[in-house]
Amino acid sequence: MSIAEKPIRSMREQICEVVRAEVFSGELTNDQPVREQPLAERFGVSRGSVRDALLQLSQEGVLVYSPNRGVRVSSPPSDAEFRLYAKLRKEIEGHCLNVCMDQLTEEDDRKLMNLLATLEDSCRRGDLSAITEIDLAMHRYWVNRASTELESVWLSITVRMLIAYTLLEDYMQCYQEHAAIVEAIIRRDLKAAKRAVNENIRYK
Amino acid sequence: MSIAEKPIRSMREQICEVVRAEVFSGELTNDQPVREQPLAERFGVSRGSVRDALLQLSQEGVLVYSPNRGVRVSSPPSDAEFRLYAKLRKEIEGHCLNVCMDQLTEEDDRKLMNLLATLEDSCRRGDLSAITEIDLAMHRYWVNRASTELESVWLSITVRMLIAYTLLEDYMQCYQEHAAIVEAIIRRDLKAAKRAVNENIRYK
DNA sequence: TTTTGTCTAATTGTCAACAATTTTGCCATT
DNA sequence: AATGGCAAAATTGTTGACAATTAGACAAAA
Repeated sequence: MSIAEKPIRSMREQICEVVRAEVFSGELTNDQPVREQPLAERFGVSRGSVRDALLQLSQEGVLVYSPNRGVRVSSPPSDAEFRLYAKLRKEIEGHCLNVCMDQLTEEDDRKLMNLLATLEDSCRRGDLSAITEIDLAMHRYWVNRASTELESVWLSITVRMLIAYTLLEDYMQCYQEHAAIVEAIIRRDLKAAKRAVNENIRYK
Repeated sequence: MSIAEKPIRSMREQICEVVRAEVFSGELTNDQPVREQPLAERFGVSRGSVRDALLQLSQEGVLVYSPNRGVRVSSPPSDAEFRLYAKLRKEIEGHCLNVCMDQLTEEDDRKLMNLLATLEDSCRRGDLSAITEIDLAMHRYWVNRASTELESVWLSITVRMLIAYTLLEDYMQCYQEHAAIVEAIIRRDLKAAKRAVNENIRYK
């Protein structure tokens, strides 16, 4: 509730977040077309704003754009590409931990612990949609802390991996892995944090 | 002039290519704002189309977007980030060579040799803008052949490296390196091709 | 001098209407 | 039944106008 707070997201960003979440949660399935008009009515805005959002999601890799034919939900990557994405993510997140580890504050620790608590709750409830969202937000945290430039590259890689994530065998293991990461970060143990992240970003 | 040919690029794509080239050639310098209205008049289109293009270039990393403040030319990455980008590019292009090497045709060979000839000409003339463009097009060729999904990830990484590319000491060395790559590809020598690519994508 | 407030110009954000393109449904022909 | 062609419907692409926001200049107050 501080005065300086200005977390106002643009219309485009809001639409992006909603559609992105719906793709990850499976409400929008593969190859299904995403029309502009229905979305515009749903959000109470004009098609122009929706177009901007859909174009951005296409660049991110969540949607695929065809000229004069609109956008549809992306197909999951092949196994080989999935493995490549995993390798790239490890490189990026490892670099980001290198960069930001020294400049993290106790405020950051608190926020990460809050995210972890929310993740634990979601895992207990088995809410796959929420789990995916928090998972994304946590990894995004240290990437963003290191570089907002890298963040957009990282996001375009990560969303492509998440499209393949319909199944998740063990919810609590997901929580345990993230707990290990956060614990290492709070100890400012770079090596342990990188190891924990590498274990979490694993192949199919 | 075949019947099936449909290389029509959308308005947005055309604007993107022009602005992207102008950023690489240094006509648009770092942190300089890029306004919508002048571009719209220049291309003889409305601001809407220009907005789409600028948004796409922001996602690519060529421009940086600030809400209600428009876009400006991106700043070059730090040395550490540049090295990371180089590593990621090697991983991606190596993977793409793996995938596409077997399915390349003599038609592909011809096109690559054409690109190489154009590159040699540009290097002799010392036309830095053209060199950058052809360089990008050549690497893009084998990435695109392997996966259009990967292409957009690859592009967002590569443009960030190219923003730092104002200086290039030895033009002919650039040509030699690409000649080595193309020669290895035409021989379908995967190992040699990857080695040549890795040497070309080098650190500062 | 520094800060604050206010006005104006420049710029981006949003909208609704229209143009261009693609898809769909129908019907005749083979 | 299968095919081809046409018109209608649905959808995306583009435009110009208007609203909202920001930046810079300038004056007033501390």
